[in-house]
Amino acid sequence: MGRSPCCDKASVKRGPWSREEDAVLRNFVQRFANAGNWITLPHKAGLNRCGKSCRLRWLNYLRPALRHGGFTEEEDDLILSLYGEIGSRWSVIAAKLPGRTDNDVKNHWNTKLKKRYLLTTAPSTPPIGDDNVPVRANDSPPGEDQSSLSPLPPALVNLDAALATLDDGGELTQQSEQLYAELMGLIEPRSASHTSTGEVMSSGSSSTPPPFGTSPTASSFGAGSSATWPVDVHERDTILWPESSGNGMVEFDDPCVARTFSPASTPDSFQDLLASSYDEVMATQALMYY
DNA sequence: AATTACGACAACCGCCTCTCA
DNA sequence: TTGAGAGGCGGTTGTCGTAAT
Repeated sequence: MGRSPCCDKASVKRGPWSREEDAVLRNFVQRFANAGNWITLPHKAGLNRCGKSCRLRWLNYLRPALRHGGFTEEEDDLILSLYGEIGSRWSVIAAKLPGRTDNDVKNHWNTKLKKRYLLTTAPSTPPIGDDNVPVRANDSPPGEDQSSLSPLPPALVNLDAALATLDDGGELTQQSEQLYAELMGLIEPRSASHTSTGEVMSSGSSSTPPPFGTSPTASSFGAGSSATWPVDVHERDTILWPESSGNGMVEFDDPCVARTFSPASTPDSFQDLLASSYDEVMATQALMYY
């Protein structure tokens, strides 16, 4: 009895992610935004990881526009205030903090704010627990403001991935390349419109397979019940999925991402893709440092 | 220099909810 | 209506770096 595990824990790798795995996951998610779900992703990407682990890694670490550490006083105050109101609804609290994940907020709370909270809060006023306030993640306002996400140039987001993959020549990358080639023959052009916020406006039938994961979590994007996500596109990445053209063309105004998705510039191999991305990353970086 | 304690955070676990056939 | 599959979420554990002894 009981539910079946999402993966065979004995045969999948666990523990810290390597740069190579990060690179494979990041490029796969960014490339095959709507090609399946998290459970099948590891197989398709050539990653020997649990699908849930892939999802968590992407959401908490690899997603663009994330900020790690360095919580400001304002953020601390907001967390303390919200905790007093709704308790440990980390996803809801994180939704109020642009670029923060629920895991980040939770860790920050456990290591720093918890003590501060206990010192400043009288014992007679315990935090409102889960049973007291029926607040759910989906209760956050739909279409919550995402414009305040601190934008990180996609080129820079891809930098370490490109660097990590370019000099590895590892087996994992080769495997991923092979699977990528297989996948290219498996994916049909989608008919869907993506908004600039990454939301997908499906125009297909309801039988369209769900994309990787659902919304990136209510946590940092307040996507609510938006059933689609996967590529975390912040507003500077204009994504177009023209339904009329029918050629599957995807356009971005970021050169690096555009290269990644545009069939017109389909590289000969996964390595070529990363190499070309790397060139543009370096060029972008050079401009930024001037 | 070696050992211990502690903080920070990444990752895992397992239950719950949602979706869809 | 129901059950299986998949994602969401909060709690917990593991790991690593660093300060203290």
